[in-house]
Amino acid sequence: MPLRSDWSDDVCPIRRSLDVLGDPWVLVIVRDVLHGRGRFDSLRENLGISEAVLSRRLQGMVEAGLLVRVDYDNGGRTRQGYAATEAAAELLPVLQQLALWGERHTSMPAGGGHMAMIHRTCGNETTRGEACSACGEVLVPEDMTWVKPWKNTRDTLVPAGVLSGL
Amino acid sequence: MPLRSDWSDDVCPIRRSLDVLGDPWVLVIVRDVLHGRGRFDSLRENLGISEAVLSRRLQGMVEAGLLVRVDYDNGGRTRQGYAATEAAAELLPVLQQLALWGERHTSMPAGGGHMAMIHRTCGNETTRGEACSACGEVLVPEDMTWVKPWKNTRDTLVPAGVLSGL
DNA sequence: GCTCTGACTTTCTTGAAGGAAGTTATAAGC
DNA sequence: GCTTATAACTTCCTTCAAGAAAGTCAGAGC
Repeated sequence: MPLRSDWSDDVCPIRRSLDVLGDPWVLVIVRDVLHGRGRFDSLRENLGISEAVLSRRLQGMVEAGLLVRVDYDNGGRTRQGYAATEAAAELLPVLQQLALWGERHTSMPAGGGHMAMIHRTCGNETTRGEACSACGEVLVPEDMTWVKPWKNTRDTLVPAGVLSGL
Repeated sequence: MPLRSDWSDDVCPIRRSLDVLGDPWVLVIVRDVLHGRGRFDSLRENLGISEAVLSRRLQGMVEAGLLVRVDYDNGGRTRQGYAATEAAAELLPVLQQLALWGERHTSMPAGGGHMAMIHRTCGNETTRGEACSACGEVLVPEDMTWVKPWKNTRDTLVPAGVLSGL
């Protein structure tokens, strides 16, 4: 009698996906890691997640094949962080559709704003998550820039395996 | 200090979406309701969910604008069930992409099989979740049939507002 | 030797998940 | 008229994860 059911052996592929992804933290961690933000402290700070929960999630996501541990250099010291796998990079359409759905069907708080997803290959904003609404090309992280007006940032996504620091 | 964080007022649209959808039950309930399977008992039986949890989720999903209560006739008796809203119908791309991701990145158990998503408008199977890979049209529930070999069924999805019985 | 940083781990309390049993309301059967 | 059946919940109980805060550990720099 577990707190959450185990769907890893379900015949339905949606349930098997949700066995891994059906936790609110997992997808926002994937999002941050696809921004190159794969350091423990930077995840903790950006997500506002408890350290114990972050630690458990990261371990689970490595086991699930969403993340890999990578070394990086921090002022002469080798430290370890996390980078996306191909499996995580292929969640980009899901993340982008969640963003589109959220803008359509949830109410934006004060201080928010429209998050534009720019397909750098063609230079246009896309209104779809899987293939660019302007040029039709399938969207991959390394071709995307997300413009977040509430932070005044233009964030370029990174491909699988990359940890950009910060 | 709640068990789960409240992201309903977050500036990030992905987090606002996950505030509603970041629970493993919500998306499988949406899936079943988009199959017309919106009766309490039929959801309970098909999902293997505890009745208490199902009841809480359904209430929350009505409040969140994903479901509406609808009457239906059951042998001369009027009963109440649940049907999808437009907001829930627009989660179809997310569900289909989760299915595609699950088939690529999780291991199918014995007795499983490939779930084909057929776009009835053009008659072809689509390998994308948002727009048909064969004809390019944007996919909506009422044009889709899902072929589930492990159940020997071809399930036709229904548009928002419909409860087909069963 | 002490401090700082980054990545965790431990401890504690609260509350949701899941299982099971009980409740309500109507209709059909005897 | 009373019992049974069905559908949709609600209540009760135990277990276990979430979240908050504090502690641990290891190497670098002063």
